[in-house]
Amino acid sequence: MRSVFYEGEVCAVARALIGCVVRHGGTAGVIVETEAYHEREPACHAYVGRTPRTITLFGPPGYAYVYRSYGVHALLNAVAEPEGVGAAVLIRALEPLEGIELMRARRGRERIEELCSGPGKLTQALGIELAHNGGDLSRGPVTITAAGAPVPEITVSRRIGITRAVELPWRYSLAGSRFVSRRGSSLATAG
DNA sequence: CATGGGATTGACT
DNA sequence: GTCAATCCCATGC
Repeated sequence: MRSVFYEGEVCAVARALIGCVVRHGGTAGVIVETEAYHEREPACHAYVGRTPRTITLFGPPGYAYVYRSYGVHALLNAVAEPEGVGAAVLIRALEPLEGIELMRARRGRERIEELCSGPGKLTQALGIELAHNGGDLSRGPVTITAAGAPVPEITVSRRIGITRAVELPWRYSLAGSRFVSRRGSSLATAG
């Protein structure tokens, strides 16, 4: 995918990523849930400005921002908006597509709905780690490629698990998918 | 250098 | 519904 795709407004990128395919280490899945984060709102790591942690967010779009959450999980984001603007799309859930047995082994779970239905789950299933921070998503090892399917119906809701800017409706999910994470508040259908 | 807080998950009540 | 695990890093002294 050409990085120009990621240069647009981060919410548009978050919406457009639904249906795209994430690949790594013999596994792949279709994105069914994303969230947008932007430097102008306090839930975004880039809100504090450029630090060693956030420098990737201010870099060119189309690169991976991977960080450790709660000391336990690695979370995958796609950097968006032009270089110099801190913004990214959190990849929150996938529908497993390839390498499902490998995902089961990595996750220690059998049910296909439990393999990638959360931001920490999908990185474990795909073997994505902090070392992938800063990687080019068009070249790998972690890649995101465009969807072949028509534009999907998307549900919009508020972001999950944050304590600031909780009112922003910046969470996008594939309508009706059974592979989205289930920890959020009720979904409000839109666009 | 010490401290505090998570863009979560899974086990348990 | 409640809660601990666990570590990176931003902040403050």
